[in-house]
Order: sequence, then C-alpha cells, then structure tokens
Amino acid sequence: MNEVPQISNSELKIMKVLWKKAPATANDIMDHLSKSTDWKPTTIKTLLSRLVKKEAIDFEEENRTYYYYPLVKEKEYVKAEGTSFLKRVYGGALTVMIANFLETEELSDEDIDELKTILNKKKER
Amino acid sequence: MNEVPQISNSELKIMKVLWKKAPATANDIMDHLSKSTDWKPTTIKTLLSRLVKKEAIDFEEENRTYYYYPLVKEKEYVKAEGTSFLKRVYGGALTVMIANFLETEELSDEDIDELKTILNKKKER
DNA sequence: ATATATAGATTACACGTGTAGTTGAAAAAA
DNA sequence: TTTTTTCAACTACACGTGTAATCTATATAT
Repeated sequence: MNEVPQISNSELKIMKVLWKKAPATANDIMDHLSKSTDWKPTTIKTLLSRLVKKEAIDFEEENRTYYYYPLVKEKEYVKAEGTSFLKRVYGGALTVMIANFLETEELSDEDIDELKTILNKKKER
Repeated sequence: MNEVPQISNSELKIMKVLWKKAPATANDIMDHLSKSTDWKPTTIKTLLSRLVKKEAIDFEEENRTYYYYPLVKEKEYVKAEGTSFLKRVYGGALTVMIANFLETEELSDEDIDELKTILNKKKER
C-alpha cells in the first residue's frame, strides 16, 4: 500500500472512469466524459500520461493502443482525501467534522436511521 | 454572503491565525506561525497580499502598520470546503461520506453518543 | 505503393501556488 | 541630518494544473 499520489481535479475525473470500468482506452474515456466535459482528445491523453507518470494508473499495449487501468484504488484515494480534508479544515477533529455536516446539511429520516444503525453497530463491537 | 474565494493551503494557515485573533499584524502572525512553519517574514507578507486581493481579508493602517482581519468567516469557509470535498470525492452523496468516515475512523463511545444525540435532534425537528 | 487516419509523444502556455529576494519610503536612532 | 531599521510593494522563479496544438510513427484505405 504505497503512498497515494497527488491527483488533481481533472485527473480525478479520469480516475473515476477507470474505477468504474477498466481497462479502458483513451477513446473509451473520451466517450464517458464527453457528456460532462468538452475536453479535446489530447487533453485526455495528457492527463493519462500524467497519471501514468505519477503511478496512479498503468497500461498495457495491444495493437498500438493503450489499455489503462488504475493502480491506486478508489478506497485508498477516498481514505487519503478524507484524512487530508479532515486535517486541513478541521485540524483532524473527526467528531467536530461529522457533527458539523450533520447539522448543516439536509438529511432524510431514512438517512438518519441508517447512520444511527451504523453508530450502534460501531458501539457494540 | 459573497462567494468564498479559493484559499490555498499556505493561505489557509494565515486565515486560521486571523480567525483565532484579529486584528493582527504581519508580525503577530509571524509569531503565531513560527512554531509550525519556518516561513520568512516576506512569505507571510506575500500571502497576506494575496488574501487581500482575493478579498478574503482586509486591513486598516495605523502608523504605517497594517492590521489585518478576515472578511471570509471560518464557518463560511468550512461550509464551502466541505461542500466542495463532498462533491469532488463523493459525488455529493452526504450519507455515503459520513457512513464511510464512521466506518473507517476511530470513535470513542462518547463520540458515538454525541453524534446520536445530534441525529435524534435532527429527526425531531 | 501512396495517401490518409490514428495513437501516443512532445511541446506549449497561462495561471495559481510556495517561497522568497529586492526596492523604496518612512520612521527611528545616532 | 545622516544612518539604520522597518514596513509594505514589487519582482522572481520553479512547479503543478488546465487545456490544448503539433509532431511522429504506424496502420489502414485507395
């Protein structure tokens, strides 16, 4: 479990596609992202190259085409980002952070029940 | 309630000092931060200037010295960052995010009780 | 066999950021 | 009054990022 490299916002969009479906070619990714961005194909190539360099992804070649797949797992990334956010904004105070989200955001009754269930399970153990 | 400007990591350290105690001079800030960073005074000046430009802070002059104070409130910043993090990493799924934090981080029994209390209050309303 | 399309590699370029050094003007000290 | 200190302003400079355009080599179509 190596360090999770820094992944920029644009790069993250690529990662998300690969986490959903890999291996994928640059064109596959282009298709996925054409709805939400208007990136040119070269932009995607650039981002892919940078991600390879950072060892966030890797690829295998077949007939002059690269099939990319993630090296960094989504779980790892999410964990790392969460920890970093927690530290940067809340100085690491998890409870404060969660309390803050609970208080300032909208939650349905179902959401609330779900979270309570998790809390209960957590306590038992 | 204007938009919260982009505040970088280094700038955030300055903001945190000002949120704790304002108005403050560059030297005051230097003192506060000398324990946790080894920034040169000019670095702090630069960051202060950038924050003024972004209208995250402002200042009043007295005897050729600037007394800085925040324009962006901590609450506003924290809210904005939280929302942005939530969207970027979790696609906006608050419950998923909280559930994830609850599951992967350590929580004391007291923490758990506190959070449950918040949830209960939330539901009543 | 030659022209064209295609994939990846290389180059580009502006803007934000981290981190200062230098300059200029005013205040304080000598 | 001349020197020194002290602010803030201006300049610097490398690196990451967002976003491509161009180049090069191969594959494909004619």
